Amino acid sequence: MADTDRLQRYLEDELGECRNETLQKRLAELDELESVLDEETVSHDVETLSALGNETRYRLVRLLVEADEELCVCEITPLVDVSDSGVSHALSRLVDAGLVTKQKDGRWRKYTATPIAIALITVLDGSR
Amino acid sequence: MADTDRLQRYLEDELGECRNETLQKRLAELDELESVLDEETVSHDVETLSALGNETRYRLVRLLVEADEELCVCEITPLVDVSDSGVSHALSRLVDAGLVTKQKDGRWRKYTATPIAIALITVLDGSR
DNA sequence: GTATTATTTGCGCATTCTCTCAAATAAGTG
DNA sequence: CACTTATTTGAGAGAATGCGCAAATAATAC
Repeated sequence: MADTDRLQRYLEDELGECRNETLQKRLAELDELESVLDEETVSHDVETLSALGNETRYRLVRLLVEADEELCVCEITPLVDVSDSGVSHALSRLVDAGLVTKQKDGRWRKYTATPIAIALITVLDGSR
Repeated sequence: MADTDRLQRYLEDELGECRNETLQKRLAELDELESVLDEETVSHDVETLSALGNETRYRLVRLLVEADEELCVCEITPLVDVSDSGVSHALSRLVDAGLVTKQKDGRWRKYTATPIAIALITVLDGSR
């Protein structure tokens, strides 16, 4: 209820009057905002964003987006400053997040950026 | 050079032949990919993405995007499951990342989602 | 079969992150 | 002025993350 008290004071301040009706209405509006967010969506999006929100993984995705074609692990590794193992860990996480896909070709493994990855990078580029 | 060896073997495998010219050309192409990425861009984007890539901060941004108007801290706090202090830390990080802006209004503080935040959330929504 | 090579996996450690508490700041009220 | 309230800040505990090493797996070659 402490939160409600503060909110009520805020509404009194903002709206100039203090009717309980107003408070209830605003509380309902705010609850409505909250209810749109289901747990599934949140965890999926956070997974996607946090996967991209790391320098190594971001660089890998950018390389794949710019390449505009699949790249072999052996082509990617020389371009970033982490070990083979580090690159593998990173790519694996990106696959889980749906930001890249993996193809097998004999003993080689190739990775490609997904549409979501492309869209996110595009938005970021567009905001500059 | 070990990386180059592996890459050379890959190109031999893929292209069926092993001319040094091909290797040099591919190395140049890959370097070109890498060179597009300047340090400034990388750190800026990673900052943005990692700020959003946390459940608390993601929820705050989503609330502001959905609200489609500024919200007072006192309206936001009841909607997420962290302390006032936690919300403040989170909002502050989001401001630094350029995902929300802050306005003062007497003793109240109000936050608004920025166009970048809206664009990123929109892309994520669109990918479902 | 063994040997070599490409990539992945498990583990551990060092670093970074997130959140809470308590104190500080800032604004408004009396 | 002191007092209350809204929000922020700093510090620290605990959790989560990133990455390298070494071993494992998988594919090819001999």
